[in-house]
Amino acid sequence: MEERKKKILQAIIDEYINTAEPVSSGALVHKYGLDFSSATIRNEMAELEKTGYLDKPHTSSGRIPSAQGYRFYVDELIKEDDLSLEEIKYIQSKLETRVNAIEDLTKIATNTLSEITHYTTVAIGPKTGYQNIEEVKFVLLGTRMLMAVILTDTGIVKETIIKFDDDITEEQVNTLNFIFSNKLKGKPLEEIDKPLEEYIFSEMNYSLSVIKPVMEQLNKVVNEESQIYLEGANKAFELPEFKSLEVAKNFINLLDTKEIVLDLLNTGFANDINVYIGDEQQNEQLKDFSIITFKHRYQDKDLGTIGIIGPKRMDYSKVISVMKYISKKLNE
Amino acid sequence: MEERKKKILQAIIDEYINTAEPVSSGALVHKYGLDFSSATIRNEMAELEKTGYLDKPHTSSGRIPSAQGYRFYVDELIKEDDLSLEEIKYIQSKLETRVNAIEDLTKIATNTLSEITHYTTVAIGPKTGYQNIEEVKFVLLGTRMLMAVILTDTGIVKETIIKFDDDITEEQVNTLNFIFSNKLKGKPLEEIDKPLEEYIFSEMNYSLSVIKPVMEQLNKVVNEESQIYLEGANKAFELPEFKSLEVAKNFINLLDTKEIVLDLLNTGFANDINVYIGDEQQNEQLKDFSIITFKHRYQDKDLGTIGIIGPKRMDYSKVISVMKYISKKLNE
DNA sequence: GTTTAGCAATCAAACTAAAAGAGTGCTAAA
DNA sequence: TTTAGCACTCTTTTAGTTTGATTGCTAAAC
Repeated sequence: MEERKKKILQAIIDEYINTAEPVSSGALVHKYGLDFSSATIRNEMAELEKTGYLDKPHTSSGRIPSAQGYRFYVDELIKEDDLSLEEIKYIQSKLETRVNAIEDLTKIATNTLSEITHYTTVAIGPKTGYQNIEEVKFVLLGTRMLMAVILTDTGIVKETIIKFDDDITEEQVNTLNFIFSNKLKGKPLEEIDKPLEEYIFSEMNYSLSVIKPVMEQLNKVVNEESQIYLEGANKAFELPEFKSLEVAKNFINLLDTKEIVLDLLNTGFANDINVYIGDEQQNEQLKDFSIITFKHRYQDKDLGTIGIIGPKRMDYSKVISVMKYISKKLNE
Repeated sequence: MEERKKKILQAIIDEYINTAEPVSSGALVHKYGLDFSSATIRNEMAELEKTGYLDKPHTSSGRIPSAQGYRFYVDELIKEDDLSLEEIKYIQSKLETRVNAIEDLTKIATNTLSEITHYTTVAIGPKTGYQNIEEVKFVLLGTRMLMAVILTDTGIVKETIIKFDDDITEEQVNTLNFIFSNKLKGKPLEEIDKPLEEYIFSEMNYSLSVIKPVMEQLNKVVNEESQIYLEGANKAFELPEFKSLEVAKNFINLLDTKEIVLDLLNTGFANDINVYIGDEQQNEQLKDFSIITFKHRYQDKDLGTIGIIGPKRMDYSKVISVMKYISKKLNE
């Protein structure tokens, strides 16, 4: 694309992100000091529309970016936004909070991101199955209840309660601790499965009435979908696009249908910031929204994904800058 | 109030709950087979308005119930709604799911209530501090991390992670288990406080560098606000009152501002179903909504509160009937 | 004394028409 | 290749009208 077209496209998208109104050729001349007449810009705009980067709500209106336009903008035109001193200070103070559980850090990061960007933020923890087991412990609670505690190499602690029909002895708890420690230390969580159950039963010759409920419950933990953190759902309602009842409804439905959100957060590559633009997605429910996600990592270990959901007319450069900064800080 | 006025008031509220449209004198004659002319009903309506039970959006429109009208309806006029066989079967099948943790049951009940009534449902667990401690156990995870597990008499398990700057020995863990078991078994959780810390330190002469982080973390658990369960936020958007952007925004804000919801769920008497009608509440944010709550109990022990948030024009009799049924089933 | 038929008055909602205004596309000149 | 100029398009705004539902009141009927 010629330099001039790029300039015009960028100006249009910047302006549209700011005002939420279709952008006219005249406005570009006034506000962006482009050194061509509005007629020239009009010609370029017509071409940008023909090649798919712009749309027109109706014949005699200004232009708005198409999904393809946003994509080009995000991939090629965007310039980093410098965070203000206040923003940096705010983020630092929030992230410095001492936490004992990783999950609390995710929560804080999610909240901070929402506060700074004024968009709705969602997050999930790391995939359970891929984490490695550092330690497994069984604790007797009362006489017929066992708590299993699993510590993973990412520092996440999973626990679950197991109930039995008969009393459990200290003896049995010790055996369980012994078996599982030996068998599982260092292995990924997903290895807690059927074969393991059979192995334990055949090799160890250990009572099925004890091992069965244990395996059942542990399996549940391994396969359970991660908790979703949601922050600032109300923030979206300040945006002009949410004046449309249709859009507002779709948004709430989206947040309520956890599968879609989960799916999106689970996609995406490791270290990068991923931008999903509405119509690009196959999913009809996403067509009005854009989603930007990043993986929250520490020492190369996946600690979950944090994302922002907003209108396609999102302040991409601001959001991406803030995400980069938070991501960097989290890694430290 | 005279019998005839009651009949008319009830018919108006029933009709308004059904249609969401102001109710005219004529409609009452047609649909409710009242044996008076529309003129007579008009006279009665005028009086009901003067005494505060009805409102009029504008001079030449039909009537809508006022908060006072709804209150009278709920307290005096409402008739129980029989659940359909399908509904009963659905509720039973949902509540029969085997769960290991009480929290899961609350979750299921919340979901069921929302599915059956088509309203948005919220719930919280029981107040932590009032529960009695049945058992406290400390488990060593790695070398500098301890997990504290507290089992309460309501069957709820609280756990927290405690990190230390130095290594912890098995020896120390045993001492902790001994001290806390002896000191706390049978006591309410809120007794984990400053005096206890001092007692342990002075009497037991136990290292402060160990006891301090433990107490700090346990304290956090005792005082942490209960998790909020939310189901069917999107359901509200199907209702005609949510055509108004203002109302929709207030609703989302309400759900996002957890304090208000928490406050409401925490009020209310033990065994009963509590109905809060919009304007009756001091809180400006609640003026468009009604909230119906009940305490979820098992063998006289408080297991949390479940509530429904919807428009003032809620199907009170349906909601109350379903709640009564679910409440009864939960208690079993 | 209570009820009701009848009717003028009220007001939102729907419809119509006209005008204003913003912006484009195209043509022809620079 | 750029741009001034202008006709054309289409939304938005405004005003005015009509329609229709519903009430409140009066006076007659029960």
